[in-house]
Amino acid sequence: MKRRATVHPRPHSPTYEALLRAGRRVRPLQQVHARIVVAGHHRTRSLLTKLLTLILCSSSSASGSIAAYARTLFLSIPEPDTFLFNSLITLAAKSGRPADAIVLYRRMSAACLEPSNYTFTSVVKACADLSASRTGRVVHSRVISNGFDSDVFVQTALVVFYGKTGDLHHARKLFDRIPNRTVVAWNAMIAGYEQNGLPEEAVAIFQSMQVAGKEPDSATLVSLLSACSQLGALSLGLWVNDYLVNKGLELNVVLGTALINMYARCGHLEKARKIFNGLQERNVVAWTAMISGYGMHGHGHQAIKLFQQMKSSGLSPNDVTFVAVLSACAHAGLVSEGQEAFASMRRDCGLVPRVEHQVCMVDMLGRAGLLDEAMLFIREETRGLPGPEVLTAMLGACKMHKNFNLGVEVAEHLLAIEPGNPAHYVLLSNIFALAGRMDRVEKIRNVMIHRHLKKQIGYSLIEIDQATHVFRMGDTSHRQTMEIYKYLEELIDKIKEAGYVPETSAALHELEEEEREFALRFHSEKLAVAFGLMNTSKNSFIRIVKNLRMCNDCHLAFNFISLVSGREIIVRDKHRFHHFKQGLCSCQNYW
DNA sequence: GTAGGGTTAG
Repeated sequence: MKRRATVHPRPHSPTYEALLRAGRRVRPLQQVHARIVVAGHHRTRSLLTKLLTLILCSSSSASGSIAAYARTLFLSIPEPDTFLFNSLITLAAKSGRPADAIVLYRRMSAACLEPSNYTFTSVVKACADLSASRTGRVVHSRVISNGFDSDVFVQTALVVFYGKTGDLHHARKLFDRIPNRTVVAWNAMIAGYEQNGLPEEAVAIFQSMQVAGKEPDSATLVSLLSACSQLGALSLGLWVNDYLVNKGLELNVVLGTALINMYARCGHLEKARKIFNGLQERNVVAWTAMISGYGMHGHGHQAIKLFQQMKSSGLSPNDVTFVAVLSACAHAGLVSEGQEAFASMRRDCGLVPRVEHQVCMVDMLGRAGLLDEAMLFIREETRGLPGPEVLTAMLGACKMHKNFNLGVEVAEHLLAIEPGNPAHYVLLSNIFALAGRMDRVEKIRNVMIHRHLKKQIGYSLIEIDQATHVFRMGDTSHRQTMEIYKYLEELIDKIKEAGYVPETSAALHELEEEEREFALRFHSEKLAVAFGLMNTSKNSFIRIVKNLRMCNDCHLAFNFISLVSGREIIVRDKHRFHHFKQGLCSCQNYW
């Protein structure tokens, strides 16, 4: 057998070995420190550097006396060099103290020490973690001027940085210039897109990665699964699941959670639960993902049951867990359960409710028709200064319960805070349309045109035989267009016979007069369901993903469609799932 | 001593 000389380049000195043996335990480290001093090595930089980093990542590094000791030690090191600073910066960046990393970097520059590629990777990571875009860009220019912009580690760190700060344009530009991309570089780009709500781009990069012949690892798959979750792309998600099984990748808690989330968001709640049950280790994030899954499918009681089980298992819920629980209560109409959970946040877990929790509470009270209670909650919890998110939830409740006066009051408040958000105008005009105030609907539309505010365009996706078909309202681009429209016309006649009466008010605010009838009949989800019914077998589910909320009319129509076709239809809209079966929806018209 | 991953309301 060949000797592998590179493994042991040079034997360490006995004192260095002693340091390594002491590991991260403070007392033994301090004993070695004494040895260092006694042996006259108290000015040997390399030993002191190693000692300092070990002290800093020791289990008691949080204690004040240890911090003071570390500070004295640092000051005792003669003529700090780049290596010392790199060690400290890397340690700070890795152990959740990014601000310290930047301070050290500045001190290093002030001491006229030349930063290296190691310095830059860590400082850039720190900037990414802090979303410090200005500082990061300054560091980037220094990367270039110091000639480290062709180092793949630095490049990857920069891709991460631009991704984290939402500057995908620069992230991509840098990524494209990396000549020999490592898996980590690919992963950084995929994660950048996925975390910024651009799942299609994430999938596209993954496909280029496949073409380039780079083998994905578990981090790649985690980001890819998250992209699938956002898209509702079940077939790709299933492919990822098969892939990791075939590769024999260990199903760790992170990968498992990504799978749970993917299955839940793609409509396969039972499969999500199976993955959850099979996990070796379950942390708060995994439990939260499963609770959230039940919540968005309308299974409030299951969500609460799981929440209780999680607490019994000894884990403390975090604020995200509470968002999931409160949202689950809101979607299932479990008001008292939700109020109890909200109260326990502070009382039992010492968590301060944030805007997200307030939104859930307002949504929960509002949906349940408790509009006065919701207003009272807003007044008390936000001290009269509700954020736009909270008011949006309130406005939604006003629309749901057709409370015209309160709706106008809330909307005026909301538009004063966020005059540039088209969604608010759409919601308000919806309320006016419901109240039959077409003059006001008209006025709002004019304001929107005047301010160049465009409402989001709705679309629906349906996957058939692993191909994704996209439909937009009044879409005529599909090759089966004629058949789809003909089928849909007949379907609507059929459900009318069964008792369906179109609810026109929802469409009024969105469109020009002459488009109305056309639009109502041909909302994107109706086109998608017609296409699905035409092209799938009688005993299979129909799964549709919509980017906006379903309108009342489509919701009503889908109830009837499930009845007359005898098919189960699962729709994921912007906020939750609807399972239509035999004329009823799982949300019990409560969404 | 160097880069990347999962859960969050409306």
